[in-house]
Amino acid sequence: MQHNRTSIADMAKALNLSSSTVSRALNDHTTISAKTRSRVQQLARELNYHPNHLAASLRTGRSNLLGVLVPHIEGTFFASVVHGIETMATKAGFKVMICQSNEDVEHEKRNIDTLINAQVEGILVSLSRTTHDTKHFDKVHQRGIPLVFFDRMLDTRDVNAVVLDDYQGAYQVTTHLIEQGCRRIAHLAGPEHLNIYRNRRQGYLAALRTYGLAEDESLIISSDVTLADGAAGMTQLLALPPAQRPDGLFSASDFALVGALQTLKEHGLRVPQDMLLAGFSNEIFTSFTEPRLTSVDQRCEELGQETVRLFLEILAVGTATFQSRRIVLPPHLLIRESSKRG
Amino acid sequence: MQHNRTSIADMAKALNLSSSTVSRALNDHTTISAKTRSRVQQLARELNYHPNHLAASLRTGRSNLLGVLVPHIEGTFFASVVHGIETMATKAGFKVMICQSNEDVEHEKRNIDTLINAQVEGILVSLSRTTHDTKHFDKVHQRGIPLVFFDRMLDTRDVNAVVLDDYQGAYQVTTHLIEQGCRRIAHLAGPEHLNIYRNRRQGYLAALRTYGLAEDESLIISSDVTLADGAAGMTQLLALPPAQRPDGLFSASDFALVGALQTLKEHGLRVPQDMLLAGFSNEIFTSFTEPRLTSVDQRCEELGQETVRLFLEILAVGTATFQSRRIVLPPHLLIRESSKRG
DNA sequence: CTGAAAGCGCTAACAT
DNA sequence: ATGTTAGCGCTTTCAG
Repeated sequence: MQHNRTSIADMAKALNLSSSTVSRALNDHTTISAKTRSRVQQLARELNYHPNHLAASLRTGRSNLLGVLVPHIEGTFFASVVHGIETMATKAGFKVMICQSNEDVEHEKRNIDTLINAQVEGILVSLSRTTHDTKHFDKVHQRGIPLVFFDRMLDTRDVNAVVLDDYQGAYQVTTHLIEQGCRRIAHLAGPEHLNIYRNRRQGYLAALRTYGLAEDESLIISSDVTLADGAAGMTQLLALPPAQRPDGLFSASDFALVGALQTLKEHGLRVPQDMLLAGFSNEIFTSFTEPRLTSVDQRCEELGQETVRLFLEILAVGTATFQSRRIVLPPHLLIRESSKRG
Repeated sequence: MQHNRTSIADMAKALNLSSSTVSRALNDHTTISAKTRSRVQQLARELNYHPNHLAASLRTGRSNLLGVLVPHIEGTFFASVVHGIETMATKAGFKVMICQSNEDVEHEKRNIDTLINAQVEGILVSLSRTTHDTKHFDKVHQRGIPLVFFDRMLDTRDVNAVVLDDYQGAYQVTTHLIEQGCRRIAHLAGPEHLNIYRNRRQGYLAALRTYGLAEDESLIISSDVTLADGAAGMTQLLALPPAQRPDGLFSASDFALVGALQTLKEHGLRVPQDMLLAGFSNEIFTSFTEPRLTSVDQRCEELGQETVRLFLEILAVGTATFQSRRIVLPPHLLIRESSKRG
């Protein structure tokens, strides 16, 4: 079978016109007569013409490509953010190239190169868990490519970012537990070097201070906050002398919280009667467990949309003159049975 | 700031070489002296040179781009499949462009155009729920672009596809319920026009026949198998006269199954004592509910990897001569508490 | 081993 | 309103 890949030149020849005229007709230029335009567009349809964006991009210097770099797209959070990004980007005429770092800095570095080589007009990134510095993003700056971080970032000056107010979220949820009567609230904390986990921990500590509750190191357990980590954390907490046991738990991740819940049940303890629980992220399954789990919603779609919006602003202004900006979205506390006393 | 975007021509000038030599040196051609090669690569590093893939693609006719079109990437299934695709594609030197149809044919059509225009070298598709015919894929064929369907497809002749053996999965799970003592097994079925749901239904019916159980239309409820649909379906089942009520339920979706479970509990019924439950997809939350839910694992990652592998085969052979193939992966039944009698 | 020259498909000055 | 020409950055004959 002869593969039918019509070019502008082909159509120009067929219609006895010049390439420029055909190009203009296809792009609805005003300076083209209605008759020529319709003739061209008619033929394009007949021949099933598809423009070669590669060629157009090379010529115009505009690829209409937007690079997105996430740790992974499994799980609710990033999948939803990416969905928000995709929606907004498409609306603005951009195609999205998605790369996953698999939580590995080396992967992340390679992905950055891939995106640069693909001539993306902007890069939206959420850092991998193993990223401790961001030197590999310098070349993005050097090339004048708009760079926007979302959710996971390092606290460098002068970066564009869209983040959830993790501090506020943690503060609210901890306050809620205190108001429900908890006096010894444990915390399953995530890796310190990531802003989101550090902020959640700070918010938790701040709420304790506000209510005059003592901070207790034995109640703060750091891990990668997976389901297994949550289970292990709870085991550790239950091993404390009875007087030191927590009466409430705030987990920096819903996954870890489920692990903790399962361990509690295995020990014959009940929620919320024996311990109040609250998590973070509002994963879909927080409504599927028993009891349903209180959590903090991260407004994933909005986060994605705001990230694209910020990118578009930078693109319009130009990286050289754009004043770096950080957008902080307020979180939504969702109270469910796991944290309601009585 | 002057943006530093070095080209091959720039480097050629700097080193007093021709563009061709520089190009060859960068691509490790054998016909280049070791000295020149290292000089070039050295300079490239210093100047932070990044090749323009758009230009290379235009010249070579090879974009190294692979298009992926899924209904959405939220939820475990597609996110995992895409992850599998990404891993395998990257290994083969392809970048992945992901588009979401949002379960809308019109969107799907537009996405196909976008991918063709982007000059992708292949398209991997899982159909939207609202796709009833595949005429819009004809142009993909016409242009000789390898096309592979995965999971959701229509039963047309002569298509390349990688699917899970939904029939077998449904047959196994239904058989399991029967062996656990169920005699009246209900089925929450999905939209008939999609192969996966039709096959699950057929597998269910086949198992009933094998064991001489009568098919009962009142026990088969069709819907879009969302959580809400599952709840509604269970409400409908519980409204049946006691003698006609099911003692087991096989849902074509885990989400619908959770809806059904919640409704059962609201009615004061227990699982597995009052009804056995089993679902499909092995969503992460099937291990988080109480009881944990029996489900059929779809081997998402493998599915993604196989899809890419098939694409690579077609690419190697050429679409013109490639004999269409369908790859069917056997499913894994995961038995959990929700379907264990006693 | 290296260079000269052409061209992938498109668009945008600059003509007319 | 249309045509002419040049060139985006790269690769690849073909010729030395």
